[in-house]
Amino acid sequence: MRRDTCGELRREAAGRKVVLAGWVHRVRDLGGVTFVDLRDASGIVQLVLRDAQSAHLAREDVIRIAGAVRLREAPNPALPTGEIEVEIETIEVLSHAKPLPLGVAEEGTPSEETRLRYRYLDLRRPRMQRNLRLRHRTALAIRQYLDGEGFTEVETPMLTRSTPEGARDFLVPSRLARGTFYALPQSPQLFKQILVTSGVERYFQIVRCFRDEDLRADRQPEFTQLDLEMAFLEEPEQLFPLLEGLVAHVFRKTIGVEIALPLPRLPHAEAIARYGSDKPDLRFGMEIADVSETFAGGPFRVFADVVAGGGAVRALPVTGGATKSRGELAKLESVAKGHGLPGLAWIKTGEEITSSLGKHVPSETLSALAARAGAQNGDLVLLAAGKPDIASTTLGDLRLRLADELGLIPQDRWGLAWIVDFPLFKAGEGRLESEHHPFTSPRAEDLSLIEREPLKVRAKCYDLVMNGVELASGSIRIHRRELQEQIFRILGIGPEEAERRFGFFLRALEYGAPPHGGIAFGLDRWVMMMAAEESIREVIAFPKTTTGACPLTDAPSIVDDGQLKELGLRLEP
RNA sequence: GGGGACGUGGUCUAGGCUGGACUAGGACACCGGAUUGUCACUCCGGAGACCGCGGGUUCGAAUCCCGUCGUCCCCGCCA
Repeated sequence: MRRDTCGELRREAAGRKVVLAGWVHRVRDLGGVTFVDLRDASGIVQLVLRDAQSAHLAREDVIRIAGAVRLREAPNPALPTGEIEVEIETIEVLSHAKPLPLGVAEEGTPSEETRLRYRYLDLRRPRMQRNLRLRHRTALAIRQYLDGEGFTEVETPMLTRSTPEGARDFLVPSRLARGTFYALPQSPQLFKQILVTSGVERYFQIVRCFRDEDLRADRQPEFTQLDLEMAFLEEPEQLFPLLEGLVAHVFRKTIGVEIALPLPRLPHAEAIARYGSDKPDLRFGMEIADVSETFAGGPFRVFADVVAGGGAVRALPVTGGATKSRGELAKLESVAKGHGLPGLAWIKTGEEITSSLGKHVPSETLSALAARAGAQNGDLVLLAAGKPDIASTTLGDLRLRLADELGLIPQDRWGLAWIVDFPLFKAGEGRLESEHHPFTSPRAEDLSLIEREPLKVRAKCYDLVMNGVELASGSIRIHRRELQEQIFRILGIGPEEAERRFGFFLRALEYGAPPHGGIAFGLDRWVMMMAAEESIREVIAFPKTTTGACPLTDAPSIVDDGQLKELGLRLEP
C-alpha cells in the first residue's frame, strides 16, 4: 500500500484517493463531524471524519487512513495544505498514545529534564524537527562541497591513546590488557596529521569528540567537529579561500544566506585593541580607542601615572549610553573591578558634557576625548586605565554587555572574520603553554625569537569567529621532528616524556611528512546559530544535562560487579 | 571547586517579600456530556497537588531558616 505524505497535498490533488499515516496532532470534535489534524514528517493535513466512523482518537495516536482529497469549504491560509482536506473512508489505529507528559502541539516549553526524559515526544515538535533537518542539511552541504574539492572522509579511532594535554580524558578500561586504558578522543588531531602524512592529501571527517569538563549552554561532553586537514600548505592564506567557499556554500544551501567574500582578516593584537576580545562580535561598532596620549603627563595624575608606568588608557564609546544613571555606572565599575582594574571613569556627552573626571580635566579636553573615541551626542564614553590588555579586555566585556542591554546588536548579520597572528605561547603557571596546541607552526620570520622571547613569537594559526563566537580554529602544523621537539622542550616536555606520549607521532614525521595544516569547526555551534537557538542542546538529538546525565536512559549508571571484575576494577567506597 | 536562579496536579504557572479565610487559584492536557464546518473549535460538568525531599523555627509553614537532591545560567575549567 503506497503511502502519500500529509504536508505536500495541494489543490491539484483534489479528487485523488490517498493513503496517509501519521500522528494525531489535534482533534476537533463538532459532533456530527470531527476534524483531525494529521501530522507526518512532511507536515500537517486536515482529515474529516463523519459521525458514523467516530473512532475515538487521542493526541499522538498513530493512525492510517484511506480517503479522498477534496477542496475545502473554508480554506485555512495558515497551512500549506490549507486549501484541501481528506475525507476519511477507512481508518485504522496503528498505535495508541497515553496522555502526554509534554504537549507536542503546544507552544509552551516544559522543563529541560522533562523534555530530555521524553525526548521522543520533544523531538516530534516542529521546531525540533526543523533543527534536526537543518543539521542534516548542514552535514550534507559540507560533504558535497568538500567532495567536490577532492577531500576524502576518513574515520579515526574512538578508542585511542590518552594524551593528557588540555582537557580531561574520558577513559575506557581495557579487558584484554588489564590495568590499561583507552581514551576517547578530544579531537582527531594527531590522526589527521598522520593521515596527510599517509598520502591522504585532503582529509576531512564529521566526527564526535569527547572532553570531560564542566558543561555550558554551548558545551557538551560529546560534541561534533568538522575536522579537516590538507597537505602542502605552508601559509594560512593558502587555506582560507577554500574554507570561505565552504562557509558560503553551507550558508547558501541550508538557510539561503549569501556571505560576502573574502572574509575580513583581523590580527589578534588588533582584535584585542579594537574590540577587547580575541573573538570579537563584529555585528556592531563601538570600537575601543587608545587615548593614552591625552593623559600622558596630563591633568589627571592617576591616569598619567598609569601611562608613565607602561600602561594604557582606553576608551569605549557606548551608543546612546548618556542616559545611564549613577547606579548603573557603579555597576559597570564593579564589572571593571572584577577584571582587576581599580576603577572606571566616564564621560557623558550631550548639550553639556559631564564626567567623573570633571574636577580634574577641563571640559575641552573631555570633548576632545569623546570625539577621539568616536562618541556622538548622547553617547557615553567609558575610560579604563591599566595594563594595556586588561584595559582592553575589560572594555571588551563591557562593550558586549552594554550593546546587548541597549539592543544594539543586529540579529540579521553574521559578523564573520578570520583572527590571525595569534601568539604561539601564553604564560601559564610558571611555564609556557601553547595558545592553540603544541603542533602549531611558528611563523618563519619569528623563529629567531623562539628561545629568547618566546612570548613574542607569532603562530601560523587562525580562528574563524562569527557573532562573537569561535566557530572554527586551526593552524599550519609543524612537519619536522626537530622543530616539534624544540617546541615540546619549551613547553616543558622533555625528550623522554615526548617519546613516551608522542613517540608514535614524532616517528611519523621522520618518514617524509609534507607541510600541512587544517582546521576544526564546532558543528553544534554552527548549526545552533543558523537555527537561531541559544543552546547546542537544541540541535543535538540526545544531549546531556549540565551534570552530564541523560534523563532518557539514566546514563551514567552503576554496573554489575561482574563487569567490574572482568576489567579488574574495584570501586573505592 | 565557587556563585546565582528555579523546583506547586500530567504540563505551564499564580500565591512566597509581609506565615493565619490557601479548604492551594488559573490555563492547557485528561474524563463525562452537548455540538454538522472547525482549524489553539466552542459550551456545560468532573477528577487530579499531602507545594522536590529531610530537618528546624512557630500556637500555626507552600510561604521563614538549615541541609539535601534535581534542572538551568555564570566563573574556574574546556591544549
